[in-house]
Amino acid sequence: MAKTTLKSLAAALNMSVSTVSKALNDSYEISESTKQRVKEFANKLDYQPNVLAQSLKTGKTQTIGVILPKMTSPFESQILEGIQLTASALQYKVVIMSSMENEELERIALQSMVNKPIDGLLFCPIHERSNVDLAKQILNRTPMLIFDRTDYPLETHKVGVLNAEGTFGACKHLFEIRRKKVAIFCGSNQGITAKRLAGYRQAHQAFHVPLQQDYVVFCAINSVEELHLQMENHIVRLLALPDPPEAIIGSSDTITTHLLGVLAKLEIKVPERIAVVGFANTDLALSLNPSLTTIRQPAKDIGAISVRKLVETIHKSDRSQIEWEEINLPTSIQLRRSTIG
Amino acid sequence: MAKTTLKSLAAALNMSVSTVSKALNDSYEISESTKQRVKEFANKLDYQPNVLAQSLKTGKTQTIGVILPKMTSPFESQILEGIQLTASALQYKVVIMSSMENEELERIALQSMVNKPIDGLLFCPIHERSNVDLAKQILNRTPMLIFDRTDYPLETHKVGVLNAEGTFGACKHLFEIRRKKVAIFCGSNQGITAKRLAGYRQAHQAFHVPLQQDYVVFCAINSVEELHLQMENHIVRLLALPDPPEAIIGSSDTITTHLLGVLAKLEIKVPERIAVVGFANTDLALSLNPSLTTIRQPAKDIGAISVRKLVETIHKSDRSQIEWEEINLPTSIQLRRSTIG
DNA sequence: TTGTACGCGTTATCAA
DNA sequence: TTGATAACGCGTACAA
Repeated sequence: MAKTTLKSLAAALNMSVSTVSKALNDSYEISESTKQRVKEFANKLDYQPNVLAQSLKTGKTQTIGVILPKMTSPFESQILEGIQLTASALQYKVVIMSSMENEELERIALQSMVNKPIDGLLFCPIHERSNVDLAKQILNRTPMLIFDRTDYPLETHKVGVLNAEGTFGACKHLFEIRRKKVAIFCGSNQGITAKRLAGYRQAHQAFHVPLQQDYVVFCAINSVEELHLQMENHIVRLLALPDPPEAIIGSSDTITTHLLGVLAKLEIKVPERIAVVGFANTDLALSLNPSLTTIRQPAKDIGAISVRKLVETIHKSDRSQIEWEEINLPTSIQLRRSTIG
Repeated sequence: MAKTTLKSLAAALNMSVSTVSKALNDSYEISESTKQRVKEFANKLDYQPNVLAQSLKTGKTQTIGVILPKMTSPFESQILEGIQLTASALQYKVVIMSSMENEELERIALQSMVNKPIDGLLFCPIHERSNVDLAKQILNRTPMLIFDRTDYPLETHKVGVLNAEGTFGACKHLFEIRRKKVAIFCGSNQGITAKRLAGYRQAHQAFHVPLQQDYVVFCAINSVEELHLQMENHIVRLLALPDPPEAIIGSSDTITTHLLGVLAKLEIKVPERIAVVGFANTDLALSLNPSLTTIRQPAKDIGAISVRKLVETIHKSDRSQIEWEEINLPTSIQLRRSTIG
């Protein structure tokens, strides 16, 4: 059977195409009676408008693109879910692309989004200098919003979290339970890490706790094995210090969870010898042994708000007049046994 | 500035639209010299064909839809990543919708996919009877493939895992390390659970280990709190049996991880008192304390193969002649300290 | 080798 | 209140 189109409907109803179109779109120019007749008939034939043709005509696709570094970590996938649910609610489809933390793949993803039928783009860059020129070009053609890694030189809306505040809170908590010697394990050297580190420093200043440079540790996350090895070396080194730390903050999901694994392997008692608190967005934190004190990021909200802001921008006719906002959401801290025994 | 289109190019080059179109598409009818000229000019003006118009014309959108129950679990998000990467490699875009394990949302997602510009659909139903009629309708219009939850009455390609084999292997391992009394904790009562349970039974038969009905436990996963409570009760009950189990198999990601949490809370030594092995697709298994013996599903492969099979189907002109395959991938088992100390 | 003309399925303008 | 017609941007059979 041939597909029912406006044309076939019109033919069958002995009306013109435009009449049918208007009737289905509830135009004020059409009489109630014909509207009724057309709609019923269309329904019976299960008429589905061709979205492609509609978009071609109207210039709107009701689709937003999403580019993010990966989607297998809890944090990222929660963001994605937030994006998806909110977009659905607003009648938008979501096209995703993953850059896999790879600059070249990110370039391809961006390129492929340019000439794709999307009304707007949500972009989480892999770092603050990756593909900036290309992104700027795209911004000229399409509304765009930066999320999570907001340290990106693009004049547009941005949605992320209060990173410094997160580590500040973690330090505060540790200081309060009398753990003044706090190390911090950082991952790849991004803007986010810098901010979390800043929070760590601010807390030390605010609570008059001396800062020890030795306690700030960077690990490269190339492979799980290498990460474990690096961490192991660092921990051994730290514990051999004359003044070993009594607590460690993990500055990212990945760092934190692997940190616990390494500590377990070295049979270092948590929290007796070392308390641990870290950024982590997984329910699994509760099931860890010991259960993990976490700094949780409002991932779903990041996704939801990003979509809303983007759609808002899409609907604004005159984009040159928009005042770009940077929205930073608060983190929250869950106290569990890895710090409070 | 106006967008460059075929028309604007043609005007600027003093050629007809069709010539330009053919030149850009490397038609044999066009001379090398003009091709060159056109392409260079198009490049200079950064011409991007309007995908919408192309699709409208050709009937192909280079887009596949994906509907899955949720995307925040490691297993699902790994599948999604596999889908996305393979689709990208094959020049397909990916539109996602999440049904959130909710039949009504699934219906909406399916509905919205019908009249959307997609060339094919990857579908993971929430259970074996949800929205079957609607799915059948869609299958009539669009190539479709069922993944993961393949127990779904639709005649089409299906891609999943050898579920029975997974639990069979787990039992075998436990039996080999002399743990003959093995309980199994199951989640919601789906086809997959049934198969995993079947593998459990088969293993008992194959290795002549008597089956104890008491050892088969079902938990409802409504909320984390409730799940924990249920599990706690079951574990207490099991340990009070005259013949308490020496090992527990977790039949899903969620079940397994929470199981460990509850055991930790009850201060039951793993693996000394109870060995634990479970389905789990997270690297975190390594960081758990004790590190967790897991049955791992090839999530990325499921995604990749699903896409390939679907695209294959899309390219076949005569879909009535296709022999539908059910592809079931093997699981693998990672031995760690939760069983082997 | 190039150009003309039409159609894909809509919406929108304007005339009837 | 309805209908003819043009356009959106592209591909393609056919004519030149």
